[in-house]
Amino acid sequence: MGLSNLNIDRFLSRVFLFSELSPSELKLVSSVAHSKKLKKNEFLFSEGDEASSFFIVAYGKFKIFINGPKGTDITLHIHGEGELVAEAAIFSDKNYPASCVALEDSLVVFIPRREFLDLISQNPKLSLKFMSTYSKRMRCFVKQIEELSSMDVKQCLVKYILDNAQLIKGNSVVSLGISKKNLALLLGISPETLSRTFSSLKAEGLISVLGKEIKLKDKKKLAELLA
Amino acid sequence: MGLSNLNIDRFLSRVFLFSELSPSELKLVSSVAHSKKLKKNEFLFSEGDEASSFFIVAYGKFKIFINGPKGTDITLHIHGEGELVAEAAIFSDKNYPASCVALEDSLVVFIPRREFLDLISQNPKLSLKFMSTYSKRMRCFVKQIEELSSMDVKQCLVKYILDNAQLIKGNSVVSLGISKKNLALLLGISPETLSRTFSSLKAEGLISVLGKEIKLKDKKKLAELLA
DNA sequence: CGTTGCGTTGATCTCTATCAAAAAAGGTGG
DNA sequence: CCACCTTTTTTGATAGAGATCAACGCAACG
Repeated sequence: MGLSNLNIDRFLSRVFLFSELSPSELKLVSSVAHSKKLKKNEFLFSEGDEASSFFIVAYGKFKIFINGPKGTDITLHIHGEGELVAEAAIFSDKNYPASCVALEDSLVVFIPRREFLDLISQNPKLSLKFMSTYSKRMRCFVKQIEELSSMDVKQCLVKYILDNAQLIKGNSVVSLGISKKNLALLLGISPETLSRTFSSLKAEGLISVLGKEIKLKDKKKLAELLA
Repeated sequence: MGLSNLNIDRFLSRVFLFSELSPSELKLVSSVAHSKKLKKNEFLFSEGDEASSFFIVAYGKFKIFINGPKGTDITLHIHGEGELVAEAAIFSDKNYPASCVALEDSLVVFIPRREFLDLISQNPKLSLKFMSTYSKRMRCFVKQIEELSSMDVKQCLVKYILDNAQLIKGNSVVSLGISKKNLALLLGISPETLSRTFSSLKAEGLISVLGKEIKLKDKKKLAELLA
């Protein structure tokens, strides 16, 4: 799907959250939804803004982050195509608890809070579906906590490469999808340490690196690092 | 509330999640709920068990933890009275993703999965309420991630003391509520480091320690450590 | 009493952040 | 295509935080 001419109806019908709605219910959603293009580095919302919508990524990438106490940003998540953004804020919060910025030229669909709440309170199936989606997100956070507290940097990186990077050529070349600087932020480490860790994996003959493309030269040993 | 003779109806009506149910709906919940006493160190469930219920703590404390890769436990959360336990597993998971053990003699109320899902799908208000509760939990996790990645040990400890410990005598003596070993696990540090950190705070004249009881000798300076 | 688990203290070591600077990669305008 | 500027990435040296290993005091408890 390109950056231009998005068919909102068709797009929404393919989003898991809405996949069991009837055509008329879907019409209801799409009638209140609208889309917006964002340039790279443009903000979708900032910490403290009134939480009047949540979002679905149609194209591109968005970074969710908070401003740590010492001025340092902490990246909580990076959302790609098809993912929900800020859906949690809809329920308990008046304001977005984090900021969100486009990492590349992107397109999102806005779902307004009020209309969605109305819809969900009349549609139990939607609410179950929503909670299922939501609890997966929660699980993801728990995993992140687990990783932060128990894995060292090398393990974090290998895990990211094996789980999150997208295959591009053959079955052993992946793309990081994001810049190394942003990857460092996401993993909660410094760019220098990330670079060194790549070097160390290269030295061990497990991978080779070419910009954002990583060639997995020994998947078996890589997987063993996580054990 | 003591360990004996729990009135489930009355207890449930005071739980936030159920606070807007009609008396008849409440009856529905309480008719499928039952309570159970657990001795200290008894397991409520283990990682991988079938997730057939979630729980509400009536009395006592429960630790949620996972077995990290290297046999080391990671404490995700410690639940006290009135809190929901494992409510997330109900929606997306077949099995509990973590283990849960009583830290003291405790009492919990079981809410069976199937019946609760039926109830929620007939009662949209309940589902909104549930999601609100749930997104608060999420927020709590986000806070935990923020703390893990931006605070040092001393700050984590002071934060725990100021936020989570219960006042017992006057307004400047608090109880940790849990053993120092468990506190170390919860904060994700080694018991030795925890001990050293207490010593350091003592040396600075900010607190004094007597077993699980901490006397706050300089609240102002303690609070400043978090800034 | 021994025993068992918890808490404290000391010495050492590993990992990662940080500072500094060079090298590489992208853009931009000519 | 090239010179120039900005941003990203890499490499080196150093310092600090916390983990780990080991030993010891101390309380609860049979």
